[in-house]
Amino acid sequence: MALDNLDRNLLQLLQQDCKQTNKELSNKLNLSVTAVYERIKKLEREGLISKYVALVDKSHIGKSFVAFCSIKLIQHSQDYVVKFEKEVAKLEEVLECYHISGDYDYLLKVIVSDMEAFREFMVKKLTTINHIGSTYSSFMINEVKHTTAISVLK
Amino acid sequence: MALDNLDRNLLQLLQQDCKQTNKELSNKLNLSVTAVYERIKKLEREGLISKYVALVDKSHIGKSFVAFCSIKLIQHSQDYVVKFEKEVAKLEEVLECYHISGDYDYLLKVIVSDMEAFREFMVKKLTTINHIGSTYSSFMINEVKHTTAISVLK
DNA sequence: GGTGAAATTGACAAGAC
DNA sequence: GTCTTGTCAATTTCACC
Repeated sequence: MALDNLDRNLLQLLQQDCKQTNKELSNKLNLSVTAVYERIKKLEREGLISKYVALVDKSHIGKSFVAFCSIKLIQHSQDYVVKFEKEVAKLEEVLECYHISGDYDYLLKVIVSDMEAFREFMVKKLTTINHIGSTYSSFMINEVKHTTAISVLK
Repeated sequence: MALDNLDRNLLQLLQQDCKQTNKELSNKLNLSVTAVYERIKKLEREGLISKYVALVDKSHIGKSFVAFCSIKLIQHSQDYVVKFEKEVAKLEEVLECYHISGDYDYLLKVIVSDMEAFREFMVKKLTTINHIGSTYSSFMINEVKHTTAISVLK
């Protein structure tokens, strides 16, 4: 699907704030309300916009302890990999999980309330998943940047 | 701020889809439309809901190459750290940047179109920031899980 | 805290350019 | 592909429990 500059600008605006009215958007883009409406519907239909979500402030709900867990599997047979990925995806503490290249097989972003909760998570949840070889965890000291907005500008 | 179960459920719902109408939410929560409205406004005022955003599908805009860059600084004086963080935060390819414990000082999540674009990013942008000691990059092979929704349930 | 009805405003559809 | 008009459904306010 080909995006023109209006589509790109529209996507940037919606990634910053999706609760803006079409009228506000139409002013910013110098377009009519209907044109904005049609373009948004098109972007949704084509799957460019996957969903609209509310972002919750971690610190306000006492979940400001963030850990990054690097994980090596013992073996890499199809079975092991599929099983591991399925189990990990189920854990609510795991917000992100990536299969990656390099020294470790997986990188996880884990959010809990504090170190004690992290210990619980490791002992009772993560390491009870079979096939895990070794892990390496590092903890967030400070969040320098965190955005969900991907630049779509040319 | 104290959250009751209705607030928690509301937050869960809004983190999944913030474009639901208050009527839909009121049905799911067995509450009146106005009550839902007032609770949402309260959550926004208190800063629990930090923003509403549209999520864009990486693959649809040709930005499916994800890299994780671990970075060590040469020195850790206040000046160096502040300068580095400021420069990194400016880079549009960097969606996330965390100051972390462990072998490296920072962990970056970088999104570009392909390996060539990543090379460009490293050579022309990242490594031109002063005070960087060593870096270690690993690449995403597969995204197993990626959610923005933090569990707020008790 | 909560509701339900009234006022306001935005979303959406139809037709013309 | 965009604009104008008209309708309907949403948000928001208010009076009251």
